[in-house]
Formats: sequence, structure tokens, C-alpha cells
Amino acid sequence: MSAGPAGDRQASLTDVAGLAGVSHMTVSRVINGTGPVRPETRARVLAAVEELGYRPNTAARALVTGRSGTLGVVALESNLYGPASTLHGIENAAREAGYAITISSVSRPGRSSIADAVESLRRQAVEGIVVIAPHVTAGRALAGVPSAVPVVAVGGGEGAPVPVISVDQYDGARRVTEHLLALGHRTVWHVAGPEDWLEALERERGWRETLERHGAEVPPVIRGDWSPASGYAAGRTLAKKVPTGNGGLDAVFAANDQMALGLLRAFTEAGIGVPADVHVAGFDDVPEAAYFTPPLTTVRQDFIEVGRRTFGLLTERMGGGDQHARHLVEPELIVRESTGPR
Amino acid sequence: MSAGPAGDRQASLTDVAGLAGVSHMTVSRVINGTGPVRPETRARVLAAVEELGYRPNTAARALVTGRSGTLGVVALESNLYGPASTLHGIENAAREAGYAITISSVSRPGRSSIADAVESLRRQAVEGIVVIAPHVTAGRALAGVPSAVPVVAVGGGEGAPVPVISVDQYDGARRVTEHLLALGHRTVWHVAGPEDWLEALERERGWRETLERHGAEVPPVIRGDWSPASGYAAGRTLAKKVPTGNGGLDAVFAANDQMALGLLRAFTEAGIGVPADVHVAGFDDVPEAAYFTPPLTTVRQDFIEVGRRTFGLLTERMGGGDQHARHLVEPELIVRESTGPR
DNA sequence: CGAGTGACTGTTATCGCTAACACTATGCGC
DNA sequence: GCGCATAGTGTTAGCGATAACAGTCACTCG
Repeated sequence: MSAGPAGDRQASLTDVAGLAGVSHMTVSRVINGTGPVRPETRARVLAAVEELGYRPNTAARALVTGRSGTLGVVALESNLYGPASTLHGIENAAREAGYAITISSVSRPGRSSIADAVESLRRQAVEGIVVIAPHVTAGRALAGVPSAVPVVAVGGGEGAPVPVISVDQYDGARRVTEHLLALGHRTVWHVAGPEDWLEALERERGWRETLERHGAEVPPVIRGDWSPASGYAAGRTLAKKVPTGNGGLDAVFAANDQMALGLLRAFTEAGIGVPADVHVAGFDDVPEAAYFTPPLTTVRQDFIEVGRRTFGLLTERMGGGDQHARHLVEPELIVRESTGPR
Repeated sequence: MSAGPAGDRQASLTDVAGLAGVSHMTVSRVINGTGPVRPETRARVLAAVEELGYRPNTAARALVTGRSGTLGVVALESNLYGPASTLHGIENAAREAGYAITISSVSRPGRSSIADAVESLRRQAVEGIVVIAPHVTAGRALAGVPSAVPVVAVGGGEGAPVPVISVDQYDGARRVTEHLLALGHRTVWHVAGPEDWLEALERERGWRETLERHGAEVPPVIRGDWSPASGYAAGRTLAKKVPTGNGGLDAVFAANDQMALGLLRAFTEAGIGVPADVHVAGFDDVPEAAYFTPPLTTVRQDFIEVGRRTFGLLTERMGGGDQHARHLVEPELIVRESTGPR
């Protein structure tokens, strides 16, 4: 398209050097700002770069330096708000620091798929890897992965052999549960997420231990799969336990907003009023939550911050640091009508 | 960690060759399956590969072959259902074909940011680029981008100098509008998306022209920004136009489900019943839509299919093909209670 | 029995870049 | 005026892989 050198391939350092009348090393120095170059030489080189539309070849550079300028992210292929937002947070931070991001997404989490994903990223010669896989299995999967390249996990496996950043799910659940108890309920029911998600377990544990600490009875857990449909199913079951008198179910904490939406739907269909008859709370604060019927009380997580810290930790490890601390980000309780006055 | 060769660096072809007692070329042939190798030699080589944990160096390979095995995707940094799902669709297709994906996300769409993103991907030596940027500006931005590497767009700019794949927004809007008219409404109001989104314009055009074709009056457009909040604001305005008698507003088509949710919320607060007093429809069929109050009539888009076709088109162009056809994927109308019997 | 044909393996050059070192000026201190 | 640092530039040697060609050997064919 543009006036290339011989043939029609991309211009190389040597081509630029030829046009500028210097050696290729001088061009390299201008491009990278290493070593001193006389201003007028620099100008000539830059003009040649411009004219040829020179673009450094990352493969060649990576080959000789051993650094690719690329970070790998293992992500779960889903539209779930949490994981997707975390990914954005990390992209953000990486981009600001000038790193490229390559993604290896995993359709179903599991030991081998995660190991495969990490493996394929290593082939790409990434300098660091972030695993977004909030599953209990993820941690174990990582255990088997040899890592000459630093790996950190987000929201992931307890006992993972790598540092983990996450929002404090336990604390978020504690806050919601205490909020509900403070409204005068004897106890709070819980629609949990899938058992193989660490976040689900942490939220459940936060809920359970808070009830215990307050001497409240712990009702049986209803387990969903994060989907609105599963929340709806849970709601149909729970609706039967809502008596007109007192002593029945009157407060539910769903492990995410989507399931809370399903609950709301089921309660509405059953003629149960929220917040009139039952108080409902969720977790995540998806953008829609404020516009549910009724607007949903929930827990907000700062994914941008999570992304930032994750990236920070990764670069630190790439620099050689090596602590296995668990880094927690504080969540925030957002109170709305669904737990409002009756 | 494992028993490397000298030092502690990754094993190279030469290291493997040394251990197996062959030349590096033979190892290369075994790895890539090019050229004949005696079975026992192959076995010796594979054993050495295993022992050293050999991993081919993609940078070196890319340098010599000129092929990186990587595709670039320019994505909009947002959690909007459409773009995010499209990204998944593409990842999917690329992964199945053994391509790696590197993402360059753009926080605010615009001529220069998109050009920058494409530029940074080209530096990564990607073999092809997919631009997910459903903005009118995106198409223009691409116009200025020299492309030695093939580029295709998804849901993007009319008049872009590259092939475009997208769901047929116009047709989706037509279907919703006709559905509402068929319910007996004199006309249908529209809460549109932002003017700089091509999808918003197409949906609006589909709605407008369908009304005109049926001889219905075209009410003024209310414009939102895809967010539930903007849908809510629109709903507050529209609520005033809903009379108890007839002759007023009684059907609204929102350009996406999130805004439709905001509408529902506003109507509920104003004591307007859906579907009793007003019929509401959305666009996207987000997973939550079936659980809104009431469940939402909407238009479903097959993003996996979009991803597949996009990838297919890109590889075709990488292979040398070169048609600028517009590829449309058919959407599907999903009817639910929000436009149900009164 | 010599030439030809594959199968199998090795040698060498090369991709585009940076690291390391070598070289030439120039300016400065003594 | 000599040594020495420093600015500015060039030369050479790889990084780890593939491409292209060149052998070697066994076997077939006329």
C-alpha cells in the first residue's frame, strides 16, 4: 500500500537505517530511547520511520529480550457480571501500563481446562498470568501447573499456590445478613450459588456464621446456579413457607442479583409483596438492580479496584517479589426498597 | 523447577536435539509433523521433549514464518450485553480454530482511539483484526486505518471500508413493531439508544419505517443511553402521556432490555399497569428479561452465530478472499407477558 | 550393475531485533 | 600535551525457530 522497501513487506530497522543513512543500531536507539543520539540524527531517523511507516516487530524483540510485553488472562466464558467486570478491571490496569492482554477463555472450569489455558498462554510467552476462575477447582488446578511465569488468581481458590485477590465475600454476606436481622427478622433464608464456586461458599459462610453469632436459627440452604431461572425456582419453593401470620419466612438473601430477580418474580406471581411481606437482598449490584421491582438491596463490589490490585500484584511478582498474602477488597452494602419499610 | 538444560531457561529445540542425539531440524520436524521421521527417532525426540518440558517459542516461530497465530479484537470496554456476548462468540470460534486472541479494549469509542487500538494490535503482529465497535464513528475510524492485515467489523459502521457482520437490527425492530401493531395499538412509541450507535439508529429506522408502512402516526423519539436509568427517565416522561381513556400512549418499544426495565419501573411507580395499561417490549433478550415484572417481550440475537461468521469471514480474508458484502444474522422475536393479554 | 528414487537426516542461512563491545571524536583536568 | 571520560555511532553475535538445500542410505528398475 504505502511505499515500502523492496518487495512489499513491513519495513525493518535496516530499511529505516538505510533511508536515514545510519546503522540499524542507531535506529534502535532512537526507537527505544536507549543510548545517546544527536538531535539531528534522531530527526533524520524519525523522518525515515515516518516515511516507511516502520513498526517494530514484537516477535523479533520478544525473541531477543525474552520479554513479550504481554499478559495472559484465563477467563471464564460467561456473561456473569462479576467475572466480566473483573476482566475489564484488569484490562484497564494493564492497558494503562502498556501491556497487551491475551485471553484464553475456558468454557467449563475444571482442573484440565484451566491447566490447558495456562499452558496455551505460556506458549504465547506471556510475562504473567491472571486466572479469573472463582471456582474451588481452580485453586487445585493451579497447584499442578508449573510456573516459571508468575501467576495470580482473582476471586479464586482457597489454598491456591498463588496469591489471590478478591472482594471480601464473607464480609459482604455478613453485612447483608446483619442488615436484615437489624430489621427485626428472627432469621434470614439464603439462596446460595453453586457449590463449586468459592464465592458462593464464602457468601454462604458469611451468612451462616452471622446468623449463628446472633443466635438465630439457620434455615436450610436452597442452592441455585446464579441464573434468574434458578432464583425463580427457589422462589416458588420459598413462597410456600411465607405464612400470613408470623413465624414463617420473611427475609431472604440471594447470593447474586440475578437469582434475587428470580425470587422477586416468583414472589410477585404468588401474590407475596416485597417488601410488604418479605424482605429480599442480593449481591453484586448489577446496573439493573436499582430498577428491579422493587429496587434491590444488594452488595456492591469494586471490580476496577480488584483489577488494579491484581495487576499491581502481578507486576510486583514479575519483578521478583513473592508473598502469598490474600488481598481483600471491601464491599459496600447498598440499601434499597426491597428491604425497605413496610 | 524441572531439570532444565544449562542455566534455568526454557529448553530450546537445540537442547532437545542434544538430549535425543539428533539435529534440531529433526526435532522441528517431529514437533510440526513436517517431513518424514523414523518412528524410533520420533519416540526418542518425544521423550526428550517430555523430559525437558520443551515448549516451542512462539516469538521465534513468528519471526521466521511471519505468522503469529494470533487474532486481535478491538472491543468496547463495557458490560453491555450485546458487545460482551459478541466477544464471547468470537473467542469461541477462534479458540476452536487454534488461534490465540489478544484484546485491545477501548474505553470511549472514537476515531483516534479505535485507530490506536488497531495500531497496537498490528504491533502485536496479529494476523487479522476484528473490530467490535457498533458506533457510527467506528466505520469512519476504520477508513483511515491502513490495513496490510485484514480487518472485519462486527455490528459496525455503515460504509466502513471493511466487511461487516451483524444481526439484522432493522428487521428485529420491524418484528417488534409489527407485533405491537398487531395487538391493535394505533401506534408505538420508541425509546431509542444513543445516536452515535449504529444499532440504535437501525432499530429506530426499523421502527419508524414499519409505522409508516402501516400508516401509523410516528410519535417523537425519546432518546436514552442504554442504561436502566435513562429508561426510567424516559418512563417518567411517557407516564404522563398514558391517559385512562383511549387515544393516549399504550405501546412502547425500548431499544434494549435495560431501558425497558427502567420503563417498567417508572410505570409501576406511576401506578400504570404492564401489560394492563401499556404494552412494553425490549431488545436483546438478556437472561434476566424473562424474569422482569412482567416478563419482557424482546428480540433475541444469536451472538455465537455472529462470532462464528465473523471469524469465518476473517479467516477467509486472511486467505486472500476479498468481498465487502454485509452479512446479516436473523434475530428472533420472543413474546412474553409484557405484551400479553390484558 | 549403474542410475534413479524416496526416506530420512543434517547443514546453513535467515527472520528483525537487542546486547555487548569497539571505535572515533571531543572536551576537560592536570 | 597526555590521559581519560563521555557522547555518538558502528560491528558483530546471537535469540529460537523454519526454509532450502544437501547429503546418506537402501531399494528398485532397466
